Amino acid sequence: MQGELISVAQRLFGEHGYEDTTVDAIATAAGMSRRSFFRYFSSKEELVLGKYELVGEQLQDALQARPDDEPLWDALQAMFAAISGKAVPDASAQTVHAIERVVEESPSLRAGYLYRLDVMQRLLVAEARDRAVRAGVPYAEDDPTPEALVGSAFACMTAARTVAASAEASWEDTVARAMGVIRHDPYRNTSRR
Amino acid sequence: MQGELISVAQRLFGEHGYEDTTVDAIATAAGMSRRSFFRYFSSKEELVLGKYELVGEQLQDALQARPDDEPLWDALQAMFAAISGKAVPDASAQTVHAIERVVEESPSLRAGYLYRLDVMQRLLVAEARDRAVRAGVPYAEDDPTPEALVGSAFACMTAARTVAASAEASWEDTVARAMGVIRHDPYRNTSRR
DNA sequence: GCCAAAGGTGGCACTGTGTGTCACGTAAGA
DNA sequence: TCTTACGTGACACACAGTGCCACCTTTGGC
Repeated sequence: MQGELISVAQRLFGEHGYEDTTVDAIATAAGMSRRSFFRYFSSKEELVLGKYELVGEQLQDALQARPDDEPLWDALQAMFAAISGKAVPDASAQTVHAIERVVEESPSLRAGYLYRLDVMQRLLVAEARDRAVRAGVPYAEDDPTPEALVGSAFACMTAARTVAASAEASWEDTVARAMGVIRHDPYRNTSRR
Repeated sequence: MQGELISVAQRLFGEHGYEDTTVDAIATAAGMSRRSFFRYFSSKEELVLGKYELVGEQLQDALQARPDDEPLWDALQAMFAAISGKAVPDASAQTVHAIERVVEESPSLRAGYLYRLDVMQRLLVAEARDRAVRAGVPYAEDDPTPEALVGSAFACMTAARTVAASAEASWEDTVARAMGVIRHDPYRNTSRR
């Protein structure tokens, strides 16, 4: 039923855009009442972005799977590589692309997407701190390192996703390239090394 | 009048929280109608986050003020250092702190804040690309470098702001420390170098 | 001093999202 | 067969945001 609603909604979003498609229109098109729609999704945004909720846990699992003594940056790169094209767990590449187009189109959806990324990052920062402790580093509350590295890794991943759209390289290579920018040459001016 | 509304609103937000404070309550407390409120602010969110709009332009100016041949990472660090505690242009440190607490409390505000940060970053990515061109680098659309570096710089700045709350060090030093994590040791596991 | 144009304001009606509540029907289980 | 539980539709409601109009005050020309 949820999948039915999603596919109906995606079609309507494609025709009229996200903002101009009312919940009423989606529910009616799917043959149910507005009230029932909200029993399947807590909000219109949730219908589009709900699948991203799972990604956070997957990333956390992927990071936990890396050895504690592996450098954090390497572990984060492996983590991103592990969930192929990242986005949504099941969903086809086409579906993912459709979702991305809708998100790109609407500021409020974009905001919700960024919020979910932010939640993931907080999860992973906590995990990164735990790793450090397990590796024997004394806990320092005012150390910006975990947050800086996790946040930077996400920034590189996002940059990788931007260029991955029109790239023929594999996701692993694309991520490695983006994260390599930081890895090899943080000083770099795009002109000279 | 806008300032009046903001201070009234901040008081109410402190008492009942952002979500549970209706526009009606703010307007009434400020002695005007709901309709008039929306003539001063296009939305309730805008009342809280509106001041951030200016920051993007300030950052762009600050980056443009740096020489084209300066390494991008250095230029970004100088840019962040230039706008002291970052946040809002005028506003006192107390006001900024009050705003941050409210934003932290509400997911929808947090989402709006992240969206505004994202818009700033896009502005700066474009500026970084221009710098590169001015410095004589051939334009490569699929180069993730500008987005990766700008995004990482923002991640470090955010990490700096997190620890800056309880730090006695200057903002410049705190930013330098957070950005130095990337600068010196992207490989770093928080345990060993 | 008088009148007209302009701008700020309140009131009202309306759309759309999201929630609480209740009543109905149907299917599963005793 | 009775009943319990669940999915559903149908309200009513709160709140954000918009469009429209009528009013009033201020400003400026005559």
